[in-house]
Amino acid sequence: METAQELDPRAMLRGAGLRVTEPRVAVVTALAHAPHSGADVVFSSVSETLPTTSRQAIYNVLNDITQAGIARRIEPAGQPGLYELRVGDNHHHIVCRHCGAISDVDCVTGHAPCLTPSTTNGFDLSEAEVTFWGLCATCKTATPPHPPIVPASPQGESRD
Amino acid sequence: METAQELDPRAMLRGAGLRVTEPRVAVVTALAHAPHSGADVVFSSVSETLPTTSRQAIYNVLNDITQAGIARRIEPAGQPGLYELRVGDNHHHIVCRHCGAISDVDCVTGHAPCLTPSTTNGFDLSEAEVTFWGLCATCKTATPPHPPIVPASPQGESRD
DNA sequence: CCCTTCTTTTGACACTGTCAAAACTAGCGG
DNA sequence: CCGCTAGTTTTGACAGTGTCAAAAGAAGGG
Repeated sequence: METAQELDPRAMLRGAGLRVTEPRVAVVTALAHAPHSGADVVFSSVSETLPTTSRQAIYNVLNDITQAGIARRIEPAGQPGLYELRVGDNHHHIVCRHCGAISDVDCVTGHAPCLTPSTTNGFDLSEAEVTFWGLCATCKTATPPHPPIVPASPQGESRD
Repeated sequence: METAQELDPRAMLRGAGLRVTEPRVAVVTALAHAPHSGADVVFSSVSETLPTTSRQAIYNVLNDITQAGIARRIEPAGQPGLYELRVGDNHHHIVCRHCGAISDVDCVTGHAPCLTPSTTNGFDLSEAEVTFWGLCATCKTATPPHPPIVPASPQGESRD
């Protein structure tokens, strides 16, 4: 579900106090069409309509819109930083160990932090980030020959 | 709590079917003394006792012992891969947004996956990885001038 | 329309990690 | 105890992701 603001990249940028430039509009549009994209994918996508856009500009824009709250950056282990426009709602991600596909998952609690650790060790807790790992529908049926994109499980394969 | 096996790097390596070499013993020892260390920190530590050890050897050994189940690799957003010897138990991590300090947190459920998403979108779920974000005791009181190591929150600052 | 400020371009560079081939060695068998 | 063989380490090059800095260019207010 998208609000009217989210449908118009120009309004999103202006509303966040960012100048409206072609590269920024193109990046936001690219993310709207392909969520969970990395800088390289966004660069390729933007290059189709704005061939002169530099790679550095993509990094600048992605950082800017992330700071401005228009985009969110996620960074699953073994993958570069990925961006999505779904911000302000409360969701986590499922990542496929074989192909890297990412799917959004709504959080059942709905507020931060959605979890509370048993001990905080003196930390001032502000947030819990949850990443689910598994196999996507395609890889599950295909039993692909490719090695997993995350060779070593960050949490162990069967003990978490 | 450590078992007798975990106290002896040589026994750990041999028990995992790995050859016992000086670089490997040094890496395991380094991780025992400084958990959540990255390849560069381990390299520096090992270099003190084995100055001829190459950087590549550190990567090899870290990958080997991770594959063998002696170490676990974690990769908080904005940081390089970090390693710890605590495997086989069930724990997550709290990461300080300012200084990057990492603390272990036991999981309350104790088995994998410790969480179940509301929808799996066709994924075959195997595991849930939880990363808590906040401020460590030192940074909390110091209100440090340094910018946070993770400029953009992967989950939003207050909406998760 | 101009000016100021912000944005983009350009090019270099740092960090993390991988690949490949030659030199070396742990550990087994004799 | 010695030598062999498979597994390790060294060496050097290289790839991907991302940052830094300065000059050129564009957005938007007056």
